[in-house]
Amino acid sequence: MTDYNALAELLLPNIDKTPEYYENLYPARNLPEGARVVRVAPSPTGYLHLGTLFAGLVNRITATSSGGVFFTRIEDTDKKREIEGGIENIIDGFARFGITVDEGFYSGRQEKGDYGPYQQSHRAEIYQTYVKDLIKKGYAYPCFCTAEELEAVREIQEAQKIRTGYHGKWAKHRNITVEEAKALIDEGKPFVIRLKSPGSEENKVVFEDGIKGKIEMPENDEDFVLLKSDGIPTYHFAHAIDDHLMHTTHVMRGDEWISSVPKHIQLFKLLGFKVPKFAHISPIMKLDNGAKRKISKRKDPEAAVHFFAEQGFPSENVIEYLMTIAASDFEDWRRANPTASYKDFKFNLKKMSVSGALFDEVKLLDVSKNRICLLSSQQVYDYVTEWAKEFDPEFYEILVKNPEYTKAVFAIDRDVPKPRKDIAKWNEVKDYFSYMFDDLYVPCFELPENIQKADALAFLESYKAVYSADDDKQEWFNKIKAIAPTLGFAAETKEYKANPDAYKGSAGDLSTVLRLAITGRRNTPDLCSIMQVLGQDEVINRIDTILRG
RNA sequence: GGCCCGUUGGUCAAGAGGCCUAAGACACCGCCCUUUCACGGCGGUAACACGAGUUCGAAUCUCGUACGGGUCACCA
Repeated sequence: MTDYNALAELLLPNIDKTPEYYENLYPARNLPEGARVVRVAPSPTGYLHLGTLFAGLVNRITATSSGGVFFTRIEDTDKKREIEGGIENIIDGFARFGITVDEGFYSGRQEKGDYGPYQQSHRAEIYQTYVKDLIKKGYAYPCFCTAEELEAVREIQEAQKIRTGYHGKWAKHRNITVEEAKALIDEGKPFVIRLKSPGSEENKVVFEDGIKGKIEMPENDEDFVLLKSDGIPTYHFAHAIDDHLMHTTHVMRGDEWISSVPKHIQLFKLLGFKVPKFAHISPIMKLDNGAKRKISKRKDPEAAVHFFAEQGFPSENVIEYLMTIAASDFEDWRRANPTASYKDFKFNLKKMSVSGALFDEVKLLDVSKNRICLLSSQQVYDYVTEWAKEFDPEFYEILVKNPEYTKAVFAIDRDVPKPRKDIAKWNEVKDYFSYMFDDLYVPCFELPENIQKADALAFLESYKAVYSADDDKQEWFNKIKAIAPTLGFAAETKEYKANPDAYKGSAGDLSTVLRLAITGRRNTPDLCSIMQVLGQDEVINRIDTILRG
């Protein structure tokens, strides 16, 4: 009969606290009925990933909707994969997207809250305390197998076509004695601590997933690793301890975790913890050569959230798009509440898609357009200059040269009851308004086929003589209409349509000529406004340039 | 391969046995409005993966097949 207490002392001699100590240190939260305590637990292995942002958003909105708590926890138990600045990348990324944090890391490396530390590498002693307790109870034991030994076992299992893994009779050190363990330790052999799983493949474990519904799986019988040889826990163990001590009520994470739920449930029960509710979020997918696959950090630029910043998507518009994926009833709500903050939306997990949604940039563009058209010219000015300062310094200089002028440009078709929906992201602005800035304007006078160059030039000549920058819209167009008949064009579109053979075209065609002369484009916002902003001199100047050929 | 999960138009999706002759949004096309460019309005193309079963009745329940996804580490 193994002396488990002796084994525990042998393995973790420096641990003198007990689970009770921590239970008392982190008492239950005082929250109203129905409040959900949720978290996002990223590992600092790279930049902020779209999937992580998505998970963060879903958790944040769940906490907000229920009057609960949202916290961040850094899962840095794998030192090999950790990168410099990894924590800041993710935490500051959340902040940039307006995902506020109630507890845990909230900016750079700053953390707050009563249930910390919120970084797993700083919680080693806590995990070890619980592991020691498990060993004493005979639920955990040391394993001295090397990677090579484990690999050899796996090969045998594969050759025999049986389930691979460290379980049942394959669990070599399951019944190791204190003496055997001591001898191996004295030899300097490294070891891990494994769970002595009481489970059986024959039994079923059933749980209700908040998103996917009822799921039934075989019980875990794998003696998986709790503590790695460096004394740091694996994800599974840290998850159980932390979410218990931090009193998480709902574990909402990527659905790649579904298959390990039996392990987690087993751990919670063995440790005497209340099992939290689980909700597994489907990944955002991407179409690759006709095949759907999870969006990948390595292959897809849009997987890195930085991609959106570079393109000039306002971060809240990316969130807006993510909300449409997260909740199937969000768009309806948005139509009814066009100016409300998405945070006021009542989020319901049941409305989340069970299968993974394809990332749709075209839809993102549309969502973003619909939000940007609601902004004032001042807001657009602030956004665009902020973006350009970082990503297009040359354009930035042009924009700030004369702020009032630039704002007047953005006000065209914007500060009106029915604003134009044209800009979806800030990197489109430069090209879209290039003709409004001397430094960017390139004259171009390619007429449509139905207009003769001689007529166009004759029109410009006449128009130049009567044009005034003070004209209001009606006056402005009346002048075009007045010239039309003198050149054989119809003043009214209807007249032309009724009798197309009698005219060369309509006043509308002449507007196109003018637009071309002034902007070099066939498509622009309201021409009259453009000419007013440009000013009399510049307009005459541009017409002259065309007339001179 | 084992174990899970999924499959409604090109995309996101509504849908919980009769209300489905299957909603809405994006994209696309057409028409209307219009001084241009847009906005907007109206309309259109387009889907229940397949096969059995249960039922008076199935997109909805069951089983099977196919396809897609996830997972099987001292990574999270």
